[in-house]
Amino acid sequence: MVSHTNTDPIWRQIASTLEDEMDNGVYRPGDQLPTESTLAQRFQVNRHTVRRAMSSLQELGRVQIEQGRGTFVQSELIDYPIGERTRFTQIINEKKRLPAKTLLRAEQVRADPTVSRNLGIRKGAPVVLLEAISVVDSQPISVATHYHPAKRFEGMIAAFKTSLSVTEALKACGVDDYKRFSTKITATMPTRQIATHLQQPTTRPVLQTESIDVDMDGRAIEYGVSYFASDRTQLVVESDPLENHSVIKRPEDQ
Amino acid sequence: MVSHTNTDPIWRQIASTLEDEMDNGVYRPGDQLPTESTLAQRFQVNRHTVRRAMSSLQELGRVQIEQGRGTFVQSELIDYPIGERTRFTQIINEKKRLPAKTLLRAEQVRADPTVSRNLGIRKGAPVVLLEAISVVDSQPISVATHYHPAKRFEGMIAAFKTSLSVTEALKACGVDDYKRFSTKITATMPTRQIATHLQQPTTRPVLQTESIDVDMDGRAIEYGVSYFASDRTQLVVESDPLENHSVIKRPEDQ
DNA sequence: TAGAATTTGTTCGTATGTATG
DNA sequence: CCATACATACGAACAAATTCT
Repeated sequence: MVSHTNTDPIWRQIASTLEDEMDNGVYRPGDQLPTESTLAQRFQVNRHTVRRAMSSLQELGRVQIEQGRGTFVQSELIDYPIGERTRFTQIINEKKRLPAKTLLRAEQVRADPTVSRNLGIRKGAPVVLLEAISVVDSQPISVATHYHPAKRFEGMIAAFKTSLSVTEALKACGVDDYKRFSTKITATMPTRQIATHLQQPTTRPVLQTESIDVDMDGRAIEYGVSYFASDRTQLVVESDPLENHSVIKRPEDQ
Repeated sequence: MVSHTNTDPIWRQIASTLEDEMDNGVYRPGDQLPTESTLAQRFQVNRHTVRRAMSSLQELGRVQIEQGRGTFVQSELIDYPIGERTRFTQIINEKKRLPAKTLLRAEQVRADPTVSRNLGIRKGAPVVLLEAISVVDSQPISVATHYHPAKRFEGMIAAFKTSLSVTEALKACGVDDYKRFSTKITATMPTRQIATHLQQPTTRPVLQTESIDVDMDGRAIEYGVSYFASDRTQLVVESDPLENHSVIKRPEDQ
């Protein structure tokens, strides 16, 4: 129960109480919380006080408030590992969840300065552009644009359309294996279009990653820009001692 | 001035002109550009035409457009590498920039469930809490809270107060070397307090990282939660730290 | 705290030039 | 030469977000 003698404001006490209950499984991810009026009755406070608490929980990303529908406990974060072997379908399968992709665009375009720099090809050179939404358990988690040098990956469009997998499409073009060279991560607010694709409000931030994949000879085969729904995704960087020592030279480890 | 006889469309000429001016210091990183109306007057075109140019500059990552506020030159992003050896002072020094820290809190507290789980100690066990702002060239980059098991790191508070460096303070406690075990990355909106510390508006997202550091025997020695100003910082995960790759989408860094 | 002023965002409509078939 | 499609450019009005008084 809330206390008026406590130094904490009442709305904060309510927020903490609800947070505890979410932590302890009273309310589970995806559940609808009781209505504001119900909670107001329970805590013996005005509905405005409950609203203040809810608002703070939303800021913390713990709940999602939807006008006319209700308030819902934020669904659990999906860990998305970033490392040398970053492959969507495989990652999600290993978590025993259901991966899927929705193709948005697949066409050949000319490399703008950014793409040309990251793929190490000349400006205006033809590149294959693939844009797709990554879905886990029917929830969109990211929307990504991939660029591949068209000279080497002319068949990508057809291959991706049939397999809906970058890894498979690359294999069809003769790339048996590849690895992530670098990943740059920033946080931005989504455009309306991206928010729509991710089925999230424009008021929640997204994680933007820019990545470069290379083949085993070190040649760039893909440059990609992805936007992750940060409410549902968490990027994870883990060090793997085995891989580091056997594959990568790290002077500081010697 | 723009030319109607030029083969390039007017909006592209305007974008190029503004890009040149940003490159030449007419507008510096963080500056507010003239309003769309002002630029429309200057170039003697309709506001739509200026907007088309602005939109292209935003796609290139050169400006940030904020409804109701204005358009601002993108400040230079500091690459912050995430890897086995993630050490603030060293990282910034290597970039020939000036690192600094501001201590906010240094005290001994009891481990809450999250801290105890991540440090692998029992709930309520004493831990050393350090909260500090990381500053580069007098601009705040991140605000971080570090937790260390008090049993082993009693001297951390005093050591950190004198050195203002986690690495140095750990060394004073007998840890000669350590490495990053894992880093989890999400994007959130900052609380007012964090926004104040980072000197940024509450409307711009922050990158939140949760990290665990271990000593060379694999025992957890630190659990940390950091908030990075995403407008000034870009987290970078590279598979080969030797190879220095050009920054993506930030032409000014070439 | 309420409202005015400022600035970007959106949606109409209109007109013109260019490439294609 | 014509029809169509598309990109470019201008004008006006209003919506939405922010800042300032």
